[in-house]
Amino acid sequence: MEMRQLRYFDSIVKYGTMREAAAKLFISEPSISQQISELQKEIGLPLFEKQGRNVVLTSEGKQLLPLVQAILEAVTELETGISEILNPGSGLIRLGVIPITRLDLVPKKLTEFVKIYPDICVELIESGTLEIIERLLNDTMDVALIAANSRIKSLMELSGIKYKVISNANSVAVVSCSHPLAKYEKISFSQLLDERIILRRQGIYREEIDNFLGDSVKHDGIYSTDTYETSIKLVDSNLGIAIMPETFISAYGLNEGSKIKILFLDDFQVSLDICFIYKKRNYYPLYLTNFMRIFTDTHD
Amino acid sequence: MEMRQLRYFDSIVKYGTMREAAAKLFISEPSISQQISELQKEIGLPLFEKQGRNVVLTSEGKQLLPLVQAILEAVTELETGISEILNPGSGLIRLGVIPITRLDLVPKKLTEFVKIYPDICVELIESGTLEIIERLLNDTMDVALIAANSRIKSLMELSGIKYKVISNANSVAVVSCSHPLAKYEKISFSQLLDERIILRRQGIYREEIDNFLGDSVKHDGIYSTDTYETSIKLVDSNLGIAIMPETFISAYGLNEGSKIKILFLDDFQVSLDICFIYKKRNYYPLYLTNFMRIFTDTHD
DNA sequence: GCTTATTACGGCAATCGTAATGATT
DNA sequence: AATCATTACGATTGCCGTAATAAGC
Repeated sequence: MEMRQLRYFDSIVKYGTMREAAAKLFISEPSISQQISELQKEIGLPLFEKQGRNVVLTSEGKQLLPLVQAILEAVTELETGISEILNPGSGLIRLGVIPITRLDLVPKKLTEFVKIYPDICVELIESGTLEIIERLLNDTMDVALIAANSRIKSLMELSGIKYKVISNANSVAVVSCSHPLAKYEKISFSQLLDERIILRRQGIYREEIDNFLGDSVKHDGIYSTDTYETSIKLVDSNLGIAIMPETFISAYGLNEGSKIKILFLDDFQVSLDICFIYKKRNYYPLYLTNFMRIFTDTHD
Repeated sequence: MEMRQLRYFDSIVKYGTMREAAAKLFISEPSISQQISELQKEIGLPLFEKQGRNVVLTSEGKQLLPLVQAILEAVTELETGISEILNPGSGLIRLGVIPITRLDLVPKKLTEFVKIYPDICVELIESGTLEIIERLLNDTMDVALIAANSRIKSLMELSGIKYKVISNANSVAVVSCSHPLAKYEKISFSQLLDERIILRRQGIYREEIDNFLGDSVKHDGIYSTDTYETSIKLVDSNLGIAIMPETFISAYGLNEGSKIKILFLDDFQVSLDICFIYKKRNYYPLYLTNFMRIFTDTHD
């Protein structure tokens, strides 16, 4: 099975007759005819049948056509990729990230990327989820890492933004070691009800937590902070129990000597996904698709 | 650029050295070397460079490798497709549909499918959205058409069901011609508040409507029916104003002589998508992928 | 000296084109 | 008679393998 044969196959379908296909391909009619016979013999299936003096697709041909076209499209993409390397463009990637969450992933992935593309410039933009989506839409940002709930996912679908989930923003509770709950490894929802809860003031993560807590926790039982760092400082002073993404903790790597304790949540979870997102469009430069590939490759 | 060259390229990367790749491919070392030089000359880029006595990928090679692999994978799929036609399996497609909504689409698409696959049996299963998802998961159903809100979409994402939006379940209001509102072409939300509203009793569509209406319409102002047909009968008797998917109306083709009037909704919409869904898996038979292709092809 | 890649060269297979034949309208 | 596909056949291309050469460890 040769590329040539697939191209001939596709062209015959495209132009209707072997004659015309041959003309468009600048080859003789017997060549195309012979190649198709060859192909049919090799795969053991008829692709065309005679209808009058023309040829038309058989049922088998109809079934296989899209698979052949998929190959030819992949070839076109390779050719595009080659010409991109030969004629390099600006070479700037504007990467949006929400503050902190999973920021630990970025340096690792960027290191990997820079090895292949030492000349591509990556601009890191920290911003809120909605602002990031806005910037993707008006083309002042190329790709981003955000945390998304289902509302954000619907919003993205409606506005033509594609997302790939790369991990979950599981939550943990954080308390001071001198807090009564510090003796546990896990805690359940009911144990939270009488505690003072410390949360980050805004963002999708807070929104989800609020949805979950609902009216069960009275509003004056909540401390709001602007950053997770501040939340941890409050915990350190034993002012309450903080709920935050596990990834924040692992990114900050609280060590053994720390005065705070991490508690896993037994019976509730914030359903937020860490997503790699980008605007849906017809064409992406090769360095961008490879950038995406590296970031959405979660095999490590 | 020949298939052979791409295969050689891929194999060298896979096996590390030209020697081993040549051995695995049952060809001589000079052949593979020559083909790679040929390929590099053609595309004008170095793919490998010497490192000691071995060859390693250049930066360009690293960039292009995934594109080449995409081609080879597409070829594998074609080969799989061919062998499927040669060794046909059971050939049964179990298609789930939710009652009524967009059922008008099914016969049209099935007709198209049967032309290519006269021997494949299609079993139509009418069921509720959640039951359909359940059946997809336990493999008693292959594909389905449902209406999904964002909650259902999240559910599907979590449970490994893929969905493709093929249209929107826009809602319209339906009133008797003798109803006071029948003089309008469009109505707004505020005009609904004092009306008796007729809705289907259950399902995702009802769920969405309930979410939207919230507490603004008092509960005793709602009539529930089991089918949209019944809703229309109630409207016919001027018992209230029904809200239902536009697709139901167009499927049933209410003609000119009808005593009911369709009103478009000016300032609110149910955000439900008609989705073609299937379980994520490694392998789909060719007739199934073509079935999906036909159903998700919205160019008509 | 052993391993790995590249060059040189002859044999063989495969593609292409021209010309002739076949089939349909 | 005109259009479109297929068969026949010779010329050319180009792939492959063996053998020889070059380069690392």
